Amino acid sequence: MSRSAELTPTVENYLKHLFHQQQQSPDGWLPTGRLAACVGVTPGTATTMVKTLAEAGLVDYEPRGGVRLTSAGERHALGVIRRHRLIELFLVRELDLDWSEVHDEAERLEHALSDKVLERIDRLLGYPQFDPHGDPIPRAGGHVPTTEYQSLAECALHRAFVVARVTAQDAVFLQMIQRLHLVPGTRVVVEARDTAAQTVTVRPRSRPALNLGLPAAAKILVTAPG
Amino acid sequence: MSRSAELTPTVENYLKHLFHQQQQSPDGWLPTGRLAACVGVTPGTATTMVKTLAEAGLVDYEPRGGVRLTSAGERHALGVIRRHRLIELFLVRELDLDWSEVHDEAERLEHALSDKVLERIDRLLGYPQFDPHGDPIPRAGGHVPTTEYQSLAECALHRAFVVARVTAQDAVFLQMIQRLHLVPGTRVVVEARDTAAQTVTVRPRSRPALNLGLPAAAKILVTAPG
DNA sequence: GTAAAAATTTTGAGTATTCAAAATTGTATG
DNA sequence: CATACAATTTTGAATACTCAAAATTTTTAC
Ligand SMILES: [Mn+2]
Ligand SMILES: [Mn+2]
Ligand SMILES: [Mn+2]
Ligand SMILES: [Mn+2]
Repeated sequence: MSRSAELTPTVENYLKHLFHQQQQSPDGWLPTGRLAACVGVTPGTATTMVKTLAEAGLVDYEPRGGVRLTSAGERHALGVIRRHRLIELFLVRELDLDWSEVHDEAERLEHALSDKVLERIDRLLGYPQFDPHGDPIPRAGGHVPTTEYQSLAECALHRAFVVARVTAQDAVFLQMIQRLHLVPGTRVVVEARDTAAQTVTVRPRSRPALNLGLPAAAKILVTAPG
Repeated sequence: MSRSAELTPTVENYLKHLFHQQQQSPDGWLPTGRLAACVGVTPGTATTMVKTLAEAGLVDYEPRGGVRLTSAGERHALGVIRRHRLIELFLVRELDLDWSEVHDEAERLEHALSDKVLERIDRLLGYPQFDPHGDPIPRAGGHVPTTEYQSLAECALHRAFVVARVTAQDAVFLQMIQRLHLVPGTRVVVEARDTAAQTVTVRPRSRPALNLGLPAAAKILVTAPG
């Protein structure tokens, strides 16, 4: 996880998005069009960049087939994600920013921190495993702690769970989660699920029950309490 | 000191160097060649950039005459310097980095912090007036606290002073200052000054006297104690 | 007061990144 | 299978930044 190569912020962002998207598609190959969409550039731009990344040995590229991170690319991607998530936690814990607003800050800072500063932040925070959204923080060596989750869209009814992770970065959505008292750490019970109406009725510990749409519920991941 | 305009890091660096250099030359006009030298680009590059800055209303430019910051340019420059110095102090005080190494970190981070994060850091540090090197931190409004200094190259002999500021960013020089116990805050007496040999004999409070060359002594600024 | 030296600007070109629009390829449909 | 459609790639051009080297202007020195 050294930062010897010195990739540009642009390249780091491509790698990071590539990594996140690969987690989805199970064969690992990502169409360039999808990469373009999530990086926010036109398809042609992504194709060009992918060829550059392939030259640098960061991705494998099959024209008209898709892209996939090489192990070098994955290593760099994990480094960026590690910086991003440590920064987010730092901003929330030490500078008292709201968890809904740290993502965009981290998006810029993740390209500007040295390994040394990151190590100090890691130490200051006590070598944390999860960021404010419950996302796992990759270790310096590249290892990512994995946890088994279920989402509120699929977990058992009438059983106690704890919100462990909210897979969203949109500030408005996160603020809603906060308003609804569904932030990570909260104990919840799903009281009902209406597949036809696509709604879930959730009751946060010692709070009135509330209704969520299925897509929103799917973004709230829970684990068994304890 | 809003960051509405969103200047590029490159432009911010030019403005900052311009500001620092202008402090020297009293007429305020800086030759493009000098700007080039301290930004670290070729003369032609500086000329090109200066024309761009002039278009943006950040500098006045007289071909073959020199450059000078406009008030808009100065406002931006002070913003960058403020960020730089607050970051340096933050890195030393909160993350425990050595004062000799924070300059280069700050050089990158100064372009990545939002106003909001900066405000939090400012608050956390208790709205400090000086950075770890004794350099004044411009206020958000643009005001820069000024102090009268003398340097060890010119101050009175056999009189007690306090080191207030070390005008250098070079890590090796700063480490030497530290080894010699001449960091800001130290009480010192100049015991002798030999203009022919260009040396100054300084005695830090309760330490043996030591010899400095005149150029080094000139970088160590002192004030009356109290 | 001209010739050499120094500083500055201009020119031509390269890298990194991007877009719009045209060309290509692969796929699905009838 | 031929055609239509979608995805992808290519092409041509733009912006931001940079350098090397040529051209120009100013300064200095004799
Ligand atoms: Mn994030
Ligand atoms: Mn980013
Ligand atoms: Mn500094
Ligand atoms: Mn800088």
